[in-house]
Amino acid sequence: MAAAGGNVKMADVAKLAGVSLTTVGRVIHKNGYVSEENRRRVQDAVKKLGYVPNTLAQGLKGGVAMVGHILQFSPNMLFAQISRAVDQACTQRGYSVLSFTKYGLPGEDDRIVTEFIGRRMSGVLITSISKFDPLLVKKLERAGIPVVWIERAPEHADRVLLDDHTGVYNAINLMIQAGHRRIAYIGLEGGGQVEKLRLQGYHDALRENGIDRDPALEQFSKSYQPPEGRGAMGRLWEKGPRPTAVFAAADTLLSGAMQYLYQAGVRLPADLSVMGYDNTLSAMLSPPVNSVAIQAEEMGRRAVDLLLRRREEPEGGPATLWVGTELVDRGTVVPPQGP
Amino acid sequence: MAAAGGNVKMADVAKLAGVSLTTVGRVIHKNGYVSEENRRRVQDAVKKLGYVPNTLAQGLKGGVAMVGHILQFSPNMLFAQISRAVDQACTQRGYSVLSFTKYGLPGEDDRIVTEFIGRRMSGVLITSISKFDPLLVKKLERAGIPVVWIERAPEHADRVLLDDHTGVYNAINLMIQAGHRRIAYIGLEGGGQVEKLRLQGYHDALRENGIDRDPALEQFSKSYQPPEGRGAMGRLWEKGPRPTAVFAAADTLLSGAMQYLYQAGVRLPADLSVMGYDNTLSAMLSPPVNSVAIQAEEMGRRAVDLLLRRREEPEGGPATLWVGTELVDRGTVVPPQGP
DNA sequence: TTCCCATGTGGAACCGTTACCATATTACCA
DNA sequence: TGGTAATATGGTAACGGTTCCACATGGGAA
Repeated sequence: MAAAGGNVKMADVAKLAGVSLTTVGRVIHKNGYVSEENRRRVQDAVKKLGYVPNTLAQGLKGGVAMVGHILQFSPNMLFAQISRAVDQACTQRGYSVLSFTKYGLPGEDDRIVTEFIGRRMSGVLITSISKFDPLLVKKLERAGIPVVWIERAPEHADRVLLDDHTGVYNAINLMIQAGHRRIAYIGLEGGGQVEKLRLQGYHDALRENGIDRDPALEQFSKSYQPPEGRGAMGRLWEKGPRPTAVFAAADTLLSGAMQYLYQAGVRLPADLSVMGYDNTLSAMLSPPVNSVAIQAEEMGRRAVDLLLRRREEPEGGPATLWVGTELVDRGTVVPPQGP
Repeated sequence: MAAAGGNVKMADVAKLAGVSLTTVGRVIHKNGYVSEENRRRVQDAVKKLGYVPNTLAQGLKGGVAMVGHILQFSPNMLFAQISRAVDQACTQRGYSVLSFTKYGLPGEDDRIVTEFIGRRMSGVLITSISKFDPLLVKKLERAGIPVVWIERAPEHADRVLLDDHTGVYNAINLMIQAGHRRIAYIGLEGGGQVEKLRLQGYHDALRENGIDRDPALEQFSKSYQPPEGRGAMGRLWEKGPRPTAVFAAADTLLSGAMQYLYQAGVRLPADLSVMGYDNTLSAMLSPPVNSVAIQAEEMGRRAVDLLLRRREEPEGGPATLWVGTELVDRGTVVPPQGP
């Protein structure tokens, strides 16, 4: 019937309705004066032709409501969660999201930034990446595009971070309150601010409860992958005095640790209390284990809000917002066995 | 120094370099004749001003290389994998990806389609959704935007599906070859084509090996969530002659099943052979279990290629491409114990 | 009656880039 | 010496919308 396959434009609507472009614009944007008669004619024409305004043309004047999102490549579900949260927050505020995943290929960062500037994005979020070519970030900001970092970030930047210190602190405290004194920690070797915060939470919880640190109980892995957790657990279990509780700074590490324990015939939580972090896998392990959940939705919401706020008032020192965590108890922290 | 915060445009470059817009365009696109002298001046001006062409303005003529991606909301990592694969495939071909996740909110589909038409997208991919308002799909196609479905799809549409039948068939065969005859199947109740294919693979493998089906060994769940798998495993284990091997049509279901088995003290694989499907969790469970991996990269690649091909030649009947699977053996299928 | 304002409509410039056409200048060959 | 091609450059319509300005009406207040 009507409307060939091609692209319907405003002029087509105007012609069919027998009015000017201006009138069509007024009907679509519901502003200005339009007679009831013409309004109807235009609406009919729009429907009949399946007209949808060309966003590109609209954006030529004043730009388009679109937020860029740079993500670290990672198989971890945590990033998928944050990504989704950002997505929802943007959508709710009427912004679309253009995502780019960083795989670590050469020239990648440059390509992403060029793409964002070229599209005159409203703002850019950077998730779980603490190092992104500072020159390129400068380039974004010079082009008037605000940047907000999520979960990991350099100093002196607008950022939304996770209160990992308190998260781990509370987890360890739960174990201490259950009566544990020999609590092992499995975490990432070296690592950045995030890893330091988590370890610090462990140390502070011990110290405040008058428990001496035992270096033998701190095992560090090369990555967050399960086999690394398995190895770390092996080292903990094979030599001398064994812990009565194990905390892993990521669920993936704990999953590996539990593979070792399964093979060793250690029953959970009867023989050993365990707890993970980030709550991405914990509900799927055998048994389901305690963990600390990230408030991803809140991170997303606050990051987007900060970004949009910066658009309006670019001044003021960089803001750091801290988002809390939530302890999820699945009963894998119980009082220790007798000695 | 130079370049105020605002938006630098071609005219600014032209003015600084002392040439016309046309010459700037020629330098940027490396076509036409430009003197060495002018080329240098323009390149210097571009660099000094940090000029990046406005994609919106470019797109006004001829459209922008951008692919839309509609995803089903799901915590399952499988979709994250496919999403990433699509992402990579598009990027490699010079297309950006604009993703929208379907959460099931009212008016959502309409919003997404309008957004895509408004942006004059090059094409749209729909992943893991078998039902999307057909009127809206029509609307996309009427606007000249090709659509390709991934993983799930209606009949008579361009689509890239997973050969679930062979995937499950091979998995069950592995169990049979190990000597199992009482093989249980845990799958989704009802379900769509995908679920039917998987169950069919199970049935066909049994039949071709002369093993009678036993309805008591087929347990169906309301969803793919772990608790459902746990319940299904409970029903299998508590009554009637127990299976010697269990296949779950999704890793999440198997993870739940394994929680039951853990609690029941059943050792794997000594007491029971197990195998999952989709390979999203299997490497993280205790013990790591056999599963069937999805070739996500290939799905993404072929879907994007099909989409771009359709852009050039819209004619021809709808194509259905099947992507294979890969059996991942982690040693959890072993010969059954004596009776 | 005159003036003003609410109502209703259309024309045209502009957003930033590209594509096409027009115009020089120089060089080479017949 | 004129003709043609290669080299080099600029002007100017599109592209599809938005926005502002101009121009009609008609009714009510001064």
